[in-house]
Amino acid sequence: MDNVPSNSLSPQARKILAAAEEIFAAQGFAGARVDEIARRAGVNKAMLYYHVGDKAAIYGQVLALYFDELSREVEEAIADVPDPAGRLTRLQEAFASVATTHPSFPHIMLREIAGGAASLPDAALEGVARLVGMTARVIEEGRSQGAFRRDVNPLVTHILVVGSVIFPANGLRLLERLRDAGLAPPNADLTLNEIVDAASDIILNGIILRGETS
Amino acid sequence: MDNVPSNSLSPQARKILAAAEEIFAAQGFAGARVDEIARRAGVNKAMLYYHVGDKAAIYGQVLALYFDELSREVEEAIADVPDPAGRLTRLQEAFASVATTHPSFPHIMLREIAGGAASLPDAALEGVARLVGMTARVIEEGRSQGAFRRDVNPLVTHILVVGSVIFPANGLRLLERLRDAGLAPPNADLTLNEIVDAASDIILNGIILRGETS
DNA sequence: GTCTATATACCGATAGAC
DNA sequence: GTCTATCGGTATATAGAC
Repeated sequence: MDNVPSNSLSPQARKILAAAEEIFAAQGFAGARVDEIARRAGVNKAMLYYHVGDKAAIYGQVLALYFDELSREVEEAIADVPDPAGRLTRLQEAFASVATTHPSFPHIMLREIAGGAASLPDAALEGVARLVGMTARVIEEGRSQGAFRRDVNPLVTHILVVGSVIFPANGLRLLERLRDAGLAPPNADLTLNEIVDAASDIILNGIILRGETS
Repeated sequence: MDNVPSNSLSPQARKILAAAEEIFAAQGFAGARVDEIARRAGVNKAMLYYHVGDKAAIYGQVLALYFDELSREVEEAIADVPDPAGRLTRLQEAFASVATTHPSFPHIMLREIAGGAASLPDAALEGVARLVGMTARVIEEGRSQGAFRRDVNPLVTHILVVGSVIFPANGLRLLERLRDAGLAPPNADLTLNEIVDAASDIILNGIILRGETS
């Protein structure tokens, strides 16, 4: 369970982890089959064990890679943005960006949350804490500068911000099934970005402090 | 896969489904073990198959029961409430109430969403559509009465409202792990109701139309 | 309706040859 | 480093006695 930065990985390991990512997202940890991961990666099963370890080790490495990238992206995104509302928007955009670049991430993360984070490796737990801390800091600054309502809770805001990316990213396929069955509501042909933007707008509108303009 | 209203169930079946509910919530469909369901229900495994069918059939019945109750509760909750903001609040409260009465529901539902609703039975799909329709109607009324912003999308609102119950309900255990590791943010000792109320407040504040009162 | 015993299949992991 | 063959364990589901 060491830190495994992506640049220290062999091409073999990289291929295996990429395959594993998709299988874990589609089937969950319990539902994933090691044989299927090996087959999709185009490597022999024995070689899979040789290069990246057993099922749990593979899972841990996939998650570690996600959180490495996520922290990096978010930190970059909010640097040099002075006003709190802009920072919060950028933070959510960075999150949405990683979710788009790695479509499996929201699925795996939502399954993990649903499972009570029971199989979340410690390294990933620290990644979560780092992200929560970033949101919390933005909220605190916004409150003390008078940009945000003073009664907004940083953790609640983080949950809303992150949830409004992860939740719709997963719900799109449910929405598609509704559409196929002719059961979708009107105005439901939205892309993920449109949903995230709309949700982001509502949340930001809900926490900013107003008194002068409108 | 018939509709199985709860009052037509034998006591045996009821016990088995109650046990299955907890196991599915904790382990997921793939992770759940039929032996464990039988053991927890206190019945023989052969009897389990005799009374409620195989694993997939049990899962479908559990979900069907949830959506029966959910539709009933929500419909009752929003009846006789005239103003849109009140109706939306009551709708979310009813949802939170069912999530509290049946703690396994948010876990199972979130796993289902994470899995792309692939194994969601058709009956449950109709239940989802009914719920989305209820939220959409409340939003539409609020918009046409001038209570809500005219640019809020009904589906996005539904996702936010439902998500802000299901997501925190699942995230509490992740929060607990953060706390145990000393990684939780300040002011993080919140109950589910407090989180849902705070989130609900932000969302409602984000969609109501203002012009006169501050 | 109830239970024991078991068929059947699958899956994670590795031994051992090359 | 690579692959085949397989072990050992476990899971779903049912047959068949009562």
